Amino acid sequence: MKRDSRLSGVLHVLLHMAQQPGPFTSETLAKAMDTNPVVIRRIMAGLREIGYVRSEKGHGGGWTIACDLSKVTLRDVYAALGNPPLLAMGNRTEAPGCLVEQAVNAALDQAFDDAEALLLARLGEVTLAMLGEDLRKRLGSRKIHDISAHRA
Amino acid sequence: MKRDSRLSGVLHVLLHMAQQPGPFTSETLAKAMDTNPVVIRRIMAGLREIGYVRSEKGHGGGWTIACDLSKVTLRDVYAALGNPPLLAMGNRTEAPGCLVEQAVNAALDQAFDDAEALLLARLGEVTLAMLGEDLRKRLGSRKIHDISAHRA
DNA sequence: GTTTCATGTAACTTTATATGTTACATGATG
DNA sequence: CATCATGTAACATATAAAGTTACATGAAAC
Repeated sequence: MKRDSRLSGVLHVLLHMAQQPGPFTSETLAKAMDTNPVVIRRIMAGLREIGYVRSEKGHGGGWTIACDLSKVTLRDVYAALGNPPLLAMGNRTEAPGCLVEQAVNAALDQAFDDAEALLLARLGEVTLAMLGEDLRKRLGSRKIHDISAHRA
Repeated sequence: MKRDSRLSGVLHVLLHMAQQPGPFTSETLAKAMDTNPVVIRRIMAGLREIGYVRSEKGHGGGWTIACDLSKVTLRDVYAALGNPPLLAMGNRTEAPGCLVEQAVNAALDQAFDDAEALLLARLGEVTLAMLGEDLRKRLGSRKIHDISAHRA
């Protein structure tokens, strides 16, 4: 399976947007992310439906943040993406008749469920505002990061 | 990404083998797992290299368990598979020049690393012998499970 | 009102990876 | 030496993310 980087991608976009006033076109964001505008629209669609961002057509259109960054956690963003699978591993058969496989599944599920729960909990502890704060520290004395000066 | 079920599969095989004296041919095991003999050989190769199982060619050949089941954990088995990726999600870019992406990676990595560590720890707590014990409970009064009577 | 800009979305291609299959070489047993 | 079983390469299939193309829809500028 290819590694899913949509959460990473959409957070990157949001954090960029939070650094300067919008709106931002998909094309601008795509260039900053070194990808395609359609990919941007795709990963942003879920966030728009929930109302974390807004999109406008036509001249002066583009994407705008429409939520309180201190209230939205990484877990919320993950949920907006449609809760894609977290683990790369799973059981061969989900409801096996074989008792041997049931025993294996039981052991693995316990470990898998624990890990998933911890991951979601950790994501739930971090808000977008906290990400922004961390970014500001990294920027240090530098000027506000201009999206047009982006280097991957 | 397709979900990786090799750990699940190889544990199923090992637990079956632990129920009756061997050796077992790849074909027998493949039938029990409803898959192909080559797949069995593939997932067993790593275990053979570490010495958890042995394989013999020719008449009367096949696979045999060659380790102390109470000493080998699920984590050991996982390692024998070559430590395949545990998480289905990852960072877009691993060493980005963009500070925004660095901030995102830092936050995600913390969550990802914690979850991976917990998963590995949990797998490390369970030995193959413990799996066998759990299976015995599930079998209850029933006779020893005969691999030839296997149903997926 | 027509041109331009920007999103929305379907359809297709590409890429990565697990899994399934075929074919054949290697080596052990009877 | 015929048969059985593993070892492995090569190829095929399945699934899902990511990238791309094409075009419809709607808003703003002129």
